[in-house]
Amino acid sequence: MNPTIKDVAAHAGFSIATVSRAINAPHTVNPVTLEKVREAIAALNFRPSPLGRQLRGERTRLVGVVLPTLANPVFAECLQGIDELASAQGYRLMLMTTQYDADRERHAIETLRAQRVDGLILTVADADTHPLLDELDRNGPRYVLMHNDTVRRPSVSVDNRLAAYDGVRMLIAHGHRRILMLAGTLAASDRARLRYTGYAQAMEQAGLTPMPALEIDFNADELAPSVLAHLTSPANGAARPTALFCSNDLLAMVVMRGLRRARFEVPDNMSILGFDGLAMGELLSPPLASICTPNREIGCAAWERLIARLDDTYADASLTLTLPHTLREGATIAAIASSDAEPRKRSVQALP
Amino acid sequence: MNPTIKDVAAHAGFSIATVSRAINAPHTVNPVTLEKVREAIAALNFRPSPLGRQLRGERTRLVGVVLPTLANPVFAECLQGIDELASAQGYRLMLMTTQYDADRERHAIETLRAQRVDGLILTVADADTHPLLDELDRNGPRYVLMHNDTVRRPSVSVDNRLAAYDGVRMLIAHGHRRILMLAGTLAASDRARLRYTGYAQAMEQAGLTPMPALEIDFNADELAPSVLAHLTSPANGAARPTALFCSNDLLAMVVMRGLRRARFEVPDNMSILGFDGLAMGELLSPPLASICTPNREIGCAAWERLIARLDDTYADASLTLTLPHTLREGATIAAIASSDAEPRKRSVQALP
DNA sequence: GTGAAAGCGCTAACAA
DNA sequence: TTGTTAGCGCTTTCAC
Repeated sequence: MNPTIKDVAAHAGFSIATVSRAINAPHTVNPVTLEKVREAIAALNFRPSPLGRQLRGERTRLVGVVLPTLANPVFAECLQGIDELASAQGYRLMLMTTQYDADRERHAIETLRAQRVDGLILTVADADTHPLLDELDRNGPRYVLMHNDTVRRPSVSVDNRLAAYDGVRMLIAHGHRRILMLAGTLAASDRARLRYTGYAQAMEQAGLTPMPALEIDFNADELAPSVLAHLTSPANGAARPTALFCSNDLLAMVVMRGLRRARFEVPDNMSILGFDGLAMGELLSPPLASICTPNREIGCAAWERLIARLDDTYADASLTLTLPHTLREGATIAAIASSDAEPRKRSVQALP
Repeated sequence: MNPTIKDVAAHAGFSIATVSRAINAPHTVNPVTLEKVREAIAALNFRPSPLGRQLRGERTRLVGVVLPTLANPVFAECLQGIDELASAQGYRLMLMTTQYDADRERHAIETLRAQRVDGLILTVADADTHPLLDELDRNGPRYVLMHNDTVRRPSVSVDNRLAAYDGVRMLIAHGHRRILMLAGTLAASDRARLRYTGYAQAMEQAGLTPMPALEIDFNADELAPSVLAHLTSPANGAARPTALFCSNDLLAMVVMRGLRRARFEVPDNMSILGFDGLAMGELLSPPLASICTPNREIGCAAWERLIARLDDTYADASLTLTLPHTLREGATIAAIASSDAEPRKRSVQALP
């Protein structure tokens, strides 16, 4: 087994109290003693067990991170930001994923709370209506939400509504009038709903009629034929959309591939705008236009706010921190004649 | 604070021992008592603190996961596999990343060991020569390596040498003769070195001369101009390569973009083969050819082997589990005339 | 400057 | 069946 403070004490010829002090408050112990203790520690390769400390009721220096999934690099990027600061500051991270499932969210939070984490950083499906968060507000460890865009709770996010609004305005500025929004399951994500609101506002402000969002299972490898048909020639006889606003980049990429397989070229036959600004999107051809969220920074900011809350140095009265989004123009958006005509075709490009 | 077993005992009117038994061995306590205790637990919303249990020296049901980075989806995918099984089996995961840095690897392992994790799942830069792993073999918690392809230690991996060999053979079968391998830092990854070995073997077996691997910083946003120049027209006057074997998909994607920006079309002017089989690669255009590793399965298998080792049901004498790799043909590989001529150009494709 | 001892939440002898 | 108690590794009074 691992050596304990007792072993060190015996080896050094002092009491465990002295060893403890030598570790935690070196200046309160005689330099000679200190040296001996340090030798013993080195000799035994002793590392104090956090368990003992944690049990004593101090900080555990454990932080729980609850994310929907790691399959979406958005969250992996956030986690990178968190991990960077956490490990620099000597905290340990306990990770749980929920797959957007409410039961798993509950389970994760309870498990982490039982483990006596000092704090929690989480992205939940629906922040406003989450009873567990109320519970956390009352008793639980402190927490900061990430990417959940709510004014009711401590959170770090972009302004999803505004970001979507800005993005759709850009599409409109490029001459698009029939713009369709694609989403995963709206019910599963407060963010997606806010993005739809922004979409609708931009449309209305331009005198256009927002269409209902088209929900898509983007975990499927293939785009469903019915969806594809809807995009390329809607059943109701209406003109097909000229641009798609996708509520996330992963979705945009899947749609892009589906369209291309159907020989529907992007952006010549269809413009596409994503959301998230995944680094990967820039590697596509053409590079994906996207509304970029600063994911790593969101992770870092969430960490800093959590620590501030733990230390009660959370002076900032506002619960919510809104980070700026940016538009990445990419090359998946074509300008079309404002007469609402078919998009122009690009000339065939010569090979070098 | 959270309620403790004492609070429950007081509330229920029994001793803490009875409460403990009610939780851990319900059949040993009187049904009536059991019911009362359960009521008390529910009333107080009590959840036993793992800390107490952990300190008692039992299993902590904590498993440490040490990964180079989450920026590469390969590791995020492995982690997904691990997390799935871990949470189903009531384990908690403590995550640390190392950025391929030996010091951080050491630090992560020590931190996790100090936290008294039951076991460790890790991907290190160089498994064979890692002194800390020897130390773990002796005293540490048990561990299983993931993606580290070594016969000397418990590990789950593909056969990196063979996989690279197979991939390069495919390139050769397509008529390529000047095949260059691109890698990150060879020194930082035992996997990359094995892949180079496989590359060299395939080349030699076909009577071709392996070239030295070209090392590239693929964290950079841009391909260095010198690298680009080397790919498109090597300085030494030799003919340029017709195919690139990239030691990972991320690298392949960056190179692909760099080439394209330089108006060097893939696969017409250059064929590309990646390694990892990232799902994302299929969304590229053209879809990236790659040697696919079953990342999620590797994570799951590593988990299962770790648990087997913890339970001492590790009957399988072999340390190493080798999972099969597959070739994904994609569309980034063009056939060229075996006369070693320039790759044929594809005819310009008509738009639909 | 140092040591003895209590106690954090829990489990597992051992007693009753 | 239930209770009492020791002890896991550590920090922290309180004496000396």
